[in-house]
Amino acid sequence: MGKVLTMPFEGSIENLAATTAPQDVSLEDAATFDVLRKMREDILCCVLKPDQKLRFGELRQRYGTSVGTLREALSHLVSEGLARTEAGRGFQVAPISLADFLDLSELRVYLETRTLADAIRHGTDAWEAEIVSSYFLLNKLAPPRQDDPVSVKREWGKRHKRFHDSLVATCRSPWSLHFRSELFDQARRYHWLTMIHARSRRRNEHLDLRDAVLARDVDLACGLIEKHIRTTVQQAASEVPGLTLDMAKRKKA
Amino acid sequence: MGKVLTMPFEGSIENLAATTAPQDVSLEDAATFDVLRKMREDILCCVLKPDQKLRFGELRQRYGTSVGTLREALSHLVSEGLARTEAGRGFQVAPISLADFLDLSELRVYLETRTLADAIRHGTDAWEAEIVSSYFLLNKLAPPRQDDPVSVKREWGKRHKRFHDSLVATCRSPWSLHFRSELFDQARRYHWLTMIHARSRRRNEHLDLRDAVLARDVDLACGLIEKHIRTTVQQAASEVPGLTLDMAKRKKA
DNA sequence: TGTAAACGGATTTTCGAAACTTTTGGAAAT
DNA sequence: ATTTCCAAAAGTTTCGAAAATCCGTTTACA
Repeated sequence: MGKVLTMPFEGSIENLAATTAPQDVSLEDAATFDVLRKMREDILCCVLKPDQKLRFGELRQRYGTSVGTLREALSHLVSEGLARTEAGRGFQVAPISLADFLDLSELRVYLETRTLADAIRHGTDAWEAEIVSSYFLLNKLAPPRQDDPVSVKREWGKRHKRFHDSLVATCRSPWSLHFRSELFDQARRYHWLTMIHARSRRRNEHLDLRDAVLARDVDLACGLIEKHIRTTVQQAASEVPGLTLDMAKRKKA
Repeated sequence: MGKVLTMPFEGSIENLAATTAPQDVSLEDAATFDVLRKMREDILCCVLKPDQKLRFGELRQRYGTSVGTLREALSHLVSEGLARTEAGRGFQVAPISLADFLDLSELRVYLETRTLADAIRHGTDAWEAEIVSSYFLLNKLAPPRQDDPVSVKREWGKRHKRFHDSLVATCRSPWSLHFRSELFDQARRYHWLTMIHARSRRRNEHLDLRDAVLARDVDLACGLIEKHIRTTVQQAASEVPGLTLDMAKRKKA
């Protein structure tokens, strides 16, 4: 199979910046997207719990908006995989399961390493600066524990995402970045549960990761992030009570 | 970066069937999804052309539906990457570019081979039967040429997708399948353009693919599909007039 | 002549009421 | 006691009108 496009993105044109891959809707400022963003955050943080029914009446009150706008936002969440719907019987929060977490984590390993490798190869000074800065902000906040207020947890989540985003920011494949981001969000739901139930405490993997990336050590950095992802899955599997049971529950239905 | 991911999904749990990954919205039967399906098809077939402005007035007439419903469908298309929007100034069909096609094709190679390999390893009799059947239907129709009526082109597109879907149907990773499907659709837009302008004619790659898959020859089948994808990109790059120029046009804006 | 403010038509965005569907609960029949 | 049916209630889906916004053009002013 002729090795036409062997190196990832090698055949691509220089300016890949503004291109076709799906829009990151979060950047919009209209009211619809406000609601969407809030709802997404609430699902990710399990304020809206897995399998929970999403009734228009309640949501309308909660987010102070109309049915139409809500519907649009919900529809969006469905295509992101954070909600489900069946015609005629409304929406609910997407379920979680260990099988799902394993599946998405496997893909994540590929996408995170792929994007990270490319980002490191094309990193700029500004990229390095943002990594330093976002790590600093992340490190300033201790990882939240079960009894921390929600606002603290939210803030930590935001900084955590910003740090990981900054690492891959200079990757030149918009599609890889897009899917990476979607899966990263998905993983946040499980990550959240893990933190809440966490018995064991993990050492600061982010620092190692930061240094490997800044040293432009592709292999080391990719290895670290791979381990980072896999460890989280294993921790969740062993420490989150609901996760393994879910499967049995689902079989009955 | 270490070849950790050698056996895909090896860590996963047996029953991955009904799980969490995003819903294939096309299966719904409500009116909203009808519109969505139709619009998606029209974008994929370039009836609605890249960069074209999507005004509510026209669309309402074309699809015979209300503003609200349209909005929901459009919103969906944005998150699939088939349309774009900027708050306050409506929607337009997503642009196309060679860079985008290259990018998405690279990811496709990975996702198609990953899903195909797993599907072959877990293929059943029913899976084989569906492959035989969908290939038969695809083969019955000659690949459309520029002057064929749209309905013929549509039908061929449908059978083409069904064939490729059937190949990977028994893959046990819902997330991989989901992203594969999204990228497959994206590629259809470019594929379409290629067929319209095609000077050269390609031999029947689908037959080889079918036989390799039915023979359960993972390496051969993956090699074939990889070549299938890469060849299409190269053909598009050399034979579709608009594609390379697009970049220049975009730079001015 | 060039720049800025103001206007008007076109378009998008938001909203809640009306139509429709599913679910619930209770009464009648098996 | 269980099933079947019906009607009321709860919830969802669709719609088009009203409000907000944008864009091109004209008008006012330096």
